[in-house]
Amino acid sequence: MNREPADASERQAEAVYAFVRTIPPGRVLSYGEVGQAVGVGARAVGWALSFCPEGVPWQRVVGADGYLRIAKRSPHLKAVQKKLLEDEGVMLDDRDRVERRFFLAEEDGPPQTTLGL
DNA sequence: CTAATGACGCTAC
DNA sequence: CGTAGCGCCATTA
Repeated sequence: MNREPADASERQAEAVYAFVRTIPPGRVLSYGEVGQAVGVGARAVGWALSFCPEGVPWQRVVGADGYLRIAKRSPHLKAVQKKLLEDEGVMLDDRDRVERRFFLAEEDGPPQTTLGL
């Protein structure tokens, strides 16, 4: 499970964590976006997040299409991620995928319920 | 070094 | 919308 990365890659993993920590609540990013930001492949991002430490909002990282790619490997974590996202105000459709407007890269911000839900 | 796998991404069918 | 193929970075056999 928890693969311990080589010293060199560990440094990259930290870069991923640092970037993920900058993701504001109610917003999400795709593995590809994060990878492009830190300069690593999308797969490397998922790999790094596979052993991410506490304090890292890994739930804010979803597939480029909005799907929770983790669901395939860990349905349990998928439920956790969905729960955490919804708790931050991110809404998912019936297919358990985050809507495009919740992506940080999208100019159009979140619906801003403002209703306090 | 090559092959296979993984919280990926995109294109093609 | 679904699956399949190739490319991608990093790890492991």
